[in-house]
Amino acid sequence: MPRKSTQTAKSSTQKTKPITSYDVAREAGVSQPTVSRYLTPGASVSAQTRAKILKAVNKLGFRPNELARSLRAGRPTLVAVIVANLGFTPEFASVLTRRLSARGFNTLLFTLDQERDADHVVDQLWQYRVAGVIAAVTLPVRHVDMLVEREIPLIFINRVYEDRPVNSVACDQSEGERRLVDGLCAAGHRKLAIISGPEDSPVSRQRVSSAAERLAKSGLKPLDIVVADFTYQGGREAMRKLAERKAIPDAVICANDMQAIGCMDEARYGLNLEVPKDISIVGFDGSAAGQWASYGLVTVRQPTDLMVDAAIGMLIARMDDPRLIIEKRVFSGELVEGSSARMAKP
Amino acid sequence: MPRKSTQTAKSSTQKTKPITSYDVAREAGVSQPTVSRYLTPGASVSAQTRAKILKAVNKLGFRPNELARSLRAGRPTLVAVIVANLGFTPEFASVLTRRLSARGFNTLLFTLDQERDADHVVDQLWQYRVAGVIAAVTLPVRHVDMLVEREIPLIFINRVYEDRPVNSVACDQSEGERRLVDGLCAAGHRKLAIISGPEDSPVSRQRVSSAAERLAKSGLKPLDIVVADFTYQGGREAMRKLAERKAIPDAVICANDMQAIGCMDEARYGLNLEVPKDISIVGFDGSAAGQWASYGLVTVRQPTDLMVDAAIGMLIARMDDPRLIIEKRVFSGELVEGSSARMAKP
DNA sequence: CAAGGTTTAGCATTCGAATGCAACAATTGA
DNA sequence: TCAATTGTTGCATTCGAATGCTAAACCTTG
Repeated sequence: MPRKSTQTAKSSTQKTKPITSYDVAREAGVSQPTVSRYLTPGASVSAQTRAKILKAVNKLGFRPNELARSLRAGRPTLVAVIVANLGFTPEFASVLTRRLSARGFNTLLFTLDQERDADHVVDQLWQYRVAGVIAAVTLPVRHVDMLVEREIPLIFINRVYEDRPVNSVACDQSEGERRLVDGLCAAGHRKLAIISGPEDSPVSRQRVSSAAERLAKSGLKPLDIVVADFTYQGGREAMRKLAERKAIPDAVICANDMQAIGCMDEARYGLNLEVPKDISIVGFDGSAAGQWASYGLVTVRQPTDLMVDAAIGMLIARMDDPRLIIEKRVFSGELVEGSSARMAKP
Repeated sequence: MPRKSTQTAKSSTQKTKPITSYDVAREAGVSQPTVSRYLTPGASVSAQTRAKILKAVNKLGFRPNELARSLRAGRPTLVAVIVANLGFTPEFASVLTRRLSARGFNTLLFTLDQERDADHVVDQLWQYRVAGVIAAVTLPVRHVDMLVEREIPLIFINRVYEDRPVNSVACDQSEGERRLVDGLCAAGHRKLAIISGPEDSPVSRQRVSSAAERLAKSGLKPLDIVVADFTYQGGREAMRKLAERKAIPDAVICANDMQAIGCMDEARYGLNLEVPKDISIVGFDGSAAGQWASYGLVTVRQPTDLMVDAAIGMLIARMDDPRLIIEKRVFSGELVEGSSARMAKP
């Protein structure tokens, strides 16, 4: 139960009104537009006036109202960042925020649980007249089209809309899966199972179908495909289901690292299997936890920093010229070696 | 290396101008203020007019400009959320965002790496005239005072400023440490070491001093105190340092879960110790990873959801009345049992 | 010292929605 | 039927900063 400890605020009777450029102008004995020019880089203000205004600004603690500024200028400084609740996005959000801040933009963060929330989110960011949108989630095409039509720069991370004129940065999922599958097959695995992400996740679909296709190239078919959440618990449950069916696979390809970690724990502590002796497990993403000594996860690391930089670069380029050529950049992931799977060297 | 694939945007020649309430008014054959009233809940607009406007709104795809709205109304709908880069805050941010959104607020996210960035952040949120601030980081008192003076609602999470009139929600650190220490001592541990967080972290200082005090109550002194980052790597390095010095401790109290996880991995895989037979390890936070089967971390779980709800409740109460009584709420953490430490039942 | 050019600062207006006030219409009651 | 009340709507103005235009003040240069 929460305990309380209270104290009264000092009751200041006068209501603190925000300080405006007019207050500064009065204090400095100049006009409001002069204060405005003082704030505008490159505008002509004499050294004397500048000094007077600077003094007034410091005395009153004036900060220009960004709302009024954006309203007038039509060039807002807010960028909407939309992330999904789960997956590897939390770190993405903080990296993005820092990089955006370095470029003079602030982050309006939206978290999307289910796709139906997208309506609300798009509505909101539209109301804020954001300078651009960086989305690490799938948006319904009608919203994508709407944003495109309004010429709001829109960059997707790890979602590619082939038939829509929107930018995207992505990690090459099929190349990554190819390397994983090839490594596993070359090391002698024959009974490979796949743990898929939710069926409505395009990332998952891409990874799973890439893996299955590559298996087919080696004349193999996945022993089993189990659908699970992109979570630790999802991975555990999926592994348990795999064990209940037919033969236990000799390798499991998970749709992301979180699942793979859950999968390993279930294999070890639920099924008493030795990893990688009895079973090999691989993931996808390159999460920090996967590299912990307890897991040593074999996975594909997405070049997060490069991808974020590229996304922000695109965003700014588009803001400068909304009719720029659309670019869909694909980055190669890096195969991370580890102790969670028997892999053949390429 | 990134590969490129490009396509040209369809070059729409007319510049898409944002749709304003004036456009809607013209389309519907009414005046702009009437459109505004249509948007204001409780304002009187006849059914006929309402229908005409609704039609125009849908036809043009009008969304009111939130910037103009906030500017005029003086009641902004943005809430600044400041989180630290590290620690258990990523999930905090997404929980906060979702809850705020449910209450009609949007999140302006700031990530703070070092304390010197605080200047910039406070400057920014002030410029946006945010409705309030929720901070899960320490801010310099001069900034706290400034925000208080401006009557911007300010809620701290896990930072308590005893001598400042600001709200806070926190988990009772000393109670948590007390339980951990008592459990360890009662189970027969005598050589306890502490891994501290960075020295400038108040949370860490509180946890470490609480633990040390409680040890003193049992007539013990910490065998050693090692300073480390709040990270996995920090925990590993700290454990290695502990092993290099004097006797290896029989229990390690870490300043957070992330450290504890690193500490366990180093003990097991670096030092070949068995956990908890050779060494007990406890953390603090209640992170998801700590509960994974590989770790089974004994820790104190902070009631994140309750804390976030309380914070938002306070925020809204303060926005309604900025001179409300200051509340500093303290929540009890829940002792999480596990397999990482030999603990006596309370 | 005058003609011309260049800073510098002020006036008026703009961005888009909300609101006090006043006017008009519709409804009610006497 | 007329006055009083209620319900709608428009007009004018507001929020705070930026900017085109204009008028001074300053500095060149011949």
